[in-house]
Amino acid sequence: MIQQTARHGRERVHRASSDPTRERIVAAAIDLFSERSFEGASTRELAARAGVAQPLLNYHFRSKDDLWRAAVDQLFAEMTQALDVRTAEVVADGDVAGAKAVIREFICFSARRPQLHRMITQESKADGPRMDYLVDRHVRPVYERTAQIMGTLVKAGAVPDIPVEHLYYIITGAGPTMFVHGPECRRLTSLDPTDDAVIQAHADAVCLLLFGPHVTTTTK
Amino acid sequence: MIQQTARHGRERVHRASSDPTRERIVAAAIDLFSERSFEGASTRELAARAGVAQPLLNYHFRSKDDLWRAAVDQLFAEMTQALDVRTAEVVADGDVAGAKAVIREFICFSARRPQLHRMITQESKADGPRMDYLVDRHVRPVYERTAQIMGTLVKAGAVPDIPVEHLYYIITGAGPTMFVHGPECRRLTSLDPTDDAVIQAHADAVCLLLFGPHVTTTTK
DNA sequence: AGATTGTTTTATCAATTGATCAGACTCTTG
DNA sequence: CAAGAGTCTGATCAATTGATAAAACAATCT
Repeated sequence: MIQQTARHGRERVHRASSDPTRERIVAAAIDLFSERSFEGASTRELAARAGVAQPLLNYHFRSKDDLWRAAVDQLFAEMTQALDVRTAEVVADGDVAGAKAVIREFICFSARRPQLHRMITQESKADGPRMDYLVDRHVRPVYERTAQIMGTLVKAGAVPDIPVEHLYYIITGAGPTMFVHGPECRRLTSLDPTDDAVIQAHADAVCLLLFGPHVTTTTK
Repeated sequence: MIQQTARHGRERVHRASSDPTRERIVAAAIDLFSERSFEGASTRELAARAGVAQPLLNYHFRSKDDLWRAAVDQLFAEMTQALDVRTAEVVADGDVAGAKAVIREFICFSARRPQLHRMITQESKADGPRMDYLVDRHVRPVYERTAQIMGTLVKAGAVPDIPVEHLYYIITGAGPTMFVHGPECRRLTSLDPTDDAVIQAHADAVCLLLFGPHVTTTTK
């Protein structure tokens, strides 16, 4: 029984990751999985959006689930990359200004890539194998680092005294929702959630609520 | 050609709405549609959860879409009923305390019925016939009333000066997200998002951020 | 050139999907 | 009791689903 030459899991880690076709498929998966759900995105539509034939997905990925995981991995890699630079400075603790910057960066990232929060929201509503993967592999580390940052801010008095668990869901809710609901927002309001001015205004608004008016040189 | 006796749209508005079977189907639809997506919930699983045979869904509802709309209608009816009592007093405007109470009630409702926000989030991510129905029929009126209340609060100085569009997405994000992500929250934290103490604590937290520390008898 | 390995497509699979139809089961009403 | 309208179920439909098989295409090396 001759095994077909399907590499399926990147057996050959060539050099770095640069397979343009595979990347186009993952990009299409990110878009489709996030706006339809996992079940709502058919492999044929996935392939059509990537501009390839449908069976090619099963050549590059073991299964539809495998492709979904690749999409999630990609999105979290992007977020980690966007935040790690900032968080590195903060981990030590005490750096309130840095912590603020991280939160602001988080909001801006969620505006640029609402797909990540769309996929998280989809799977966080009910237990299942995909939520296992999402939480165990990706969300919990993010939660723990976020909680640590929140603790720093609360301890420093930079933020109202709210348990970090609630702060986590307040920030992950108040920040990305406008962008996750982008198409709805466009219909409901006159704002364009992809407009940078709107994004900045939203970050300002969330930070104003969290940190209060930005008085830099007022002492009592 | 003899038309089958399927009433499909409640031709016979008997007295009030009290069809136990139909209600059980809608209840099952609310749960399944909200935790899986529209495509992710099969009519067979829907029927199984309602304890009926699958073709019965097409007897009581014209189509799967029709059932979905009935589920959405039901959820919005519940929210309207939960909030209307409060909002009635506020509409006049100026009633800041009343407006606060409405927001608090909104958060508590989203904790009791996270299914509503789960279904909204699912359809707000991309245009389509279901988003048309949701926005045109239900969400826009809610948005407009909410924006009005926000305007009241901002004008009264009870809330930081943030454009109402942003306030809307901050509140609809910060309030329900912990409960929409209920199962995830249970894994991530040690909190039970169905526990009333947790719900109250979350409402407290959101209100603290919005309205500041609750000083009832301090005059400058 | 020919051979080999890796990539992509066309054709097809069984399984599941939403929906329909005809018939069985209730009921009430005559 | 018989009639008939209203409710519900089993059998089945065409269409779509994710996945596989086999063959066509492309590229590199000898």
